[in-house]
Amino acid sequence: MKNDSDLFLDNQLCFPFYATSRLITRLYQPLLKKIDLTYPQYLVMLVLWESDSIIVSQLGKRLFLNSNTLTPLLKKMEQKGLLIRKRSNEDERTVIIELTSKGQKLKTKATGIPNSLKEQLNINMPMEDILELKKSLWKFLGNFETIQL
Amino acid sequence: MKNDSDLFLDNQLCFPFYATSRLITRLYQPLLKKIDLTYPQYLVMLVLWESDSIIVSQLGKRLFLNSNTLTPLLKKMEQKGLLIRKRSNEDERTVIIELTSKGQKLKTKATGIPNSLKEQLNINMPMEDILELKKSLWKFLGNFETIQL
DNA sequence: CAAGATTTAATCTTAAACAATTTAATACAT
DNA sequence: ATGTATTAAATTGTTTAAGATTAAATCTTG
Repeated sequence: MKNDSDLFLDNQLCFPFYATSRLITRLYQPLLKKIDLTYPQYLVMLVLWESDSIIVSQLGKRLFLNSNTLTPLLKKMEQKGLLIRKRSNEDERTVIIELTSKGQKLKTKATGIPNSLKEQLNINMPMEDILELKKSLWKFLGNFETIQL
Repeated sequence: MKNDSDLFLDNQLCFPFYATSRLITRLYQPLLKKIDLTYPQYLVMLVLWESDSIIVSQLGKRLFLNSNTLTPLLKKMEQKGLLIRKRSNEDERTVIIELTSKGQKLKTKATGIPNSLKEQLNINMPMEDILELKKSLWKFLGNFETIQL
C-alpha cells in the first residue's frame, strides 16, 4: 500500500492545484489593481454582483471561507465604500452585506477582466510555467494509479 | 466577445483551483501538525527528500515561489533543525539548502501521510464541499465555451 | 579592465488564510 | 422559564504570498 514514490512532489495531485491557483492569482493582480481590488476581494464582488445582498455565513459557504478570513476582508471593502455591513433585525447574530452604488458601478469597469486575463495569459505567463503545469495535470489525467492528494 | 455571464463566479475556472487548493491544505493541516510542518514547509521537504541539497533559486523554480516567500520559510525550517543554509563558494550570490540528519529522519514519519490524507478526505471533508467542487470541475470539463480563467 | 547590466537572495510592507478562542444571540430540552 | 447547547461573527496569533525595493556578487561588453 505505502510506496516510497508516494512522497515525490510530482505524484502529489495537491501541488498542481496549489501552484496553478497562485499563478492565476498573480496574473489577476495587475488587472485588479486598476480597479483597486485584490483577488479574494474580487471574488466577493463577483458574488455580490450576482445577488446584491447576502449574509456573511452564506458568502462563506459560497467561497469556502470562514469569518476569521471574511470579517477583516469585508471591513476593508466597507472602508473603500464598496459595501455596507449591518446586523440583521430578525437574527442579531447574522451580518448582512449590501452592495453600495459605488460597488454596483464597479461592475462596469470589471467586465473586461476575464478577456484581459486570457491575453495576459499569453503575454505575461512564462511559457515554461504553463508547460510545467500542463504536464502535471496531464500526468494525473493519464495515470490515476499514482495520484496522491 | 464580452458577455455579462463572464463575471459569474461559477464561470471562473480560477475559482475551483483556488478553493480546491485551500480545502486540500486544510485537510493536510492536522496530519502535518503531527510532524510539526506546515503545508508549504512539507512541499520543501518533498523536494529535499528527493535531492538532499538544492539552491534557493532552483527550489523556487520547482515550487513557483520567490525568495520573498522562501527566505523566511527556510529560516524557520533552519531554526527547527530540518536543514541548513549556506552561501556557495563558487557563486557567493547563491544559497545552498542542505537536509540535516533530522530532516532526513522525518521522511520515515511522513511516509504514511498520502494514505492518511485519502482517509481524511472521506472522514473529515464535508461531502457537500466535495460535491460542490466536483460540480465545478465537471462543468468546465463538459463545457469549455464559458470558461473564464 | 572598468562601467553598466544582470542575477540572487534578503528586506519591507500589505493582505490573506486559518486554527483556536471569545462573545453574543438564539434554539431547545427538561 | 431557565439552564444548556448551538450558531454567527469577531478576535488573536502565526504563517504564507507577493509586489517593490535593496544589496551584493557576477557577467558582459566595449
